[in-house]
Amino acid sequence: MTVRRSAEGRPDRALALLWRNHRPLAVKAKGRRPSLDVDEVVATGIRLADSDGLTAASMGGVAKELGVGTMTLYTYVPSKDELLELMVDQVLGERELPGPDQRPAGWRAQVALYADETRAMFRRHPWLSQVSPIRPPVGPGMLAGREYLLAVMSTLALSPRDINIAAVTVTSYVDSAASLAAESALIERTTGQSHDAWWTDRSELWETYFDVERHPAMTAVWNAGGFDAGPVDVAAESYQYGLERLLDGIEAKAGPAMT
Amino acid sequence: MTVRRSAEGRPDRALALLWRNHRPLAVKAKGRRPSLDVDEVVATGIRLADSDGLTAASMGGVAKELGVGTMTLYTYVPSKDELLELMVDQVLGERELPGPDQRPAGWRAQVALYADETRAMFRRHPWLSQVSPIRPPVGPGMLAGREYLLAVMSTLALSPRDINIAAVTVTSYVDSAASLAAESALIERTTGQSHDAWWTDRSELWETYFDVERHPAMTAVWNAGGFDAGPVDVAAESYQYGLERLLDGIEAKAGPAMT
DNA sequence: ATCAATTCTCGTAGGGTATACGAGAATTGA
DNA sequence: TCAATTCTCGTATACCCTACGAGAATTGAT
Repeated sequence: MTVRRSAEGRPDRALALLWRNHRPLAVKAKGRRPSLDVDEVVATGIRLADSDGLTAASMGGVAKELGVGTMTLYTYVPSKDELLELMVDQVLGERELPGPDQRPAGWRAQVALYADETRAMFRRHPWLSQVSPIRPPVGPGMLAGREYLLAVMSTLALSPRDINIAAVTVTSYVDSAASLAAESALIERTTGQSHDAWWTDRSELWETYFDVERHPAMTAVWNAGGFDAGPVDVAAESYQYGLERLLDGIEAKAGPAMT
Repeated sequence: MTVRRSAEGRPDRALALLWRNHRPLAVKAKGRRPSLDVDEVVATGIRLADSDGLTAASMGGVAKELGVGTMTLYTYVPSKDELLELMVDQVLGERELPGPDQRPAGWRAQVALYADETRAMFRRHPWLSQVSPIRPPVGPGMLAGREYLLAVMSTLALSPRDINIAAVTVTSYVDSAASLAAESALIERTTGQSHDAWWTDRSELWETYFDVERHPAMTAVWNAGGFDAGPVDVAAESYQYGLERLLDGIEAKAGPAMT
């Protein structure tokens, strides 16, 4: 399931935090000196979530890790939700998506690069799979991803609106698949149980409950060996297969790339 | 974000609960009479989650609704996680996926039926979008969905393994998209803020932070009207577009349907 | 040197979650 | 009548976020 981020009251404050490195901010001279800064808080949250799961990145957990009182964090971030947004945009920005001059040749290779970077990001930060992708942080990291994919789809012979539609479609597909893969790995890690072991634990299903007559198609595929282990696991193969089919379909509809 | 269901200790007990209506169970005569049954508990959890969100379906919330003490529920379900699994399989089974003799003609129409039923299910039960689809409940509702899609893909000229791969691919695509759409609607409902209003709240992004030079593709699409409101919203259009392209790709690779 | 203004620090308190434990109540068959 | 069985549920523990407000640190002005 996904963590819900509630509506933050002050979008301008949220934007200022997300874009905090955009312009060098004026130095403030008055008052007690801060012992931390926002980057430190965000980095600590990410580190804890990476190693011990999203629940470890609680306000209390981050504060303890930094050696300060819990409430001290509220000087730097307005709320837990906001901290999570900052963590997400930070890791979104870690993807190395090259500018116009350094991209690989061919739009499919460019899509593949986006997919690889995104999947690597989810692998490094599996807790991302527990954060809702709806209303994402509107920060530099998110915008860089959209810029890249819009640029890629712009090389196809599509109308401006269809460029946007295609970009959203590919992003959704890749991000969803990467999220599911990361979540799967995360569950294997936290439960210490592989997917195969999980299924084996449920073998009683077939012996006791499964009704062959109610499930003729499944039975036929089973008898024909369709569920046997393949060279790679089904999820990975399904992801590749689906992405290739999706790009085939887009290309067929659009005509060849322009560059 | 997604709710994590932890590893349940006793898969056999979990299976027995999921398949509780498979065979009429033997009557037990001894001991105090139960005041509830599992179906009542599950139905109450679903009703509360539908109307007040997944957090309302807490053990305390369900117990209060049923007029019993919180701990009484543990007589009927072993844990909160298990209750959630039962709720999920229950609503998965609500989809009306017709048997071999009552299916529409043509595999694409059959896929569309699955997609429509699944989207309607998510619309009725938006909290489903907050439950992880990894390691789903292995119950009658989940199996009925897989049976249906395997039957559909079996009509294409695919190898047994590719039937499975294609079925998994289509399921993942449709379920993910339906989940995102439901989550989006849920957020609009709980925050009372439309997506347009959410973006308007962040218009400062464009005025203050957005750098045209760093985002040439986005700027070009913007100037060409690619982000202007269309007849339907982008998410819905992207979903339809992507599904059609995916089915195009599958069909092109497989050859025509056999029936 | 003093003091007001400003800013950061963080303890306490309150309201939420799941569930282990164990005592007590209800029911049946012997 | 009583032992065995099963259901009921209050209490206690251990987490979570954050509103509030008192106190500490630092600066610039006087």
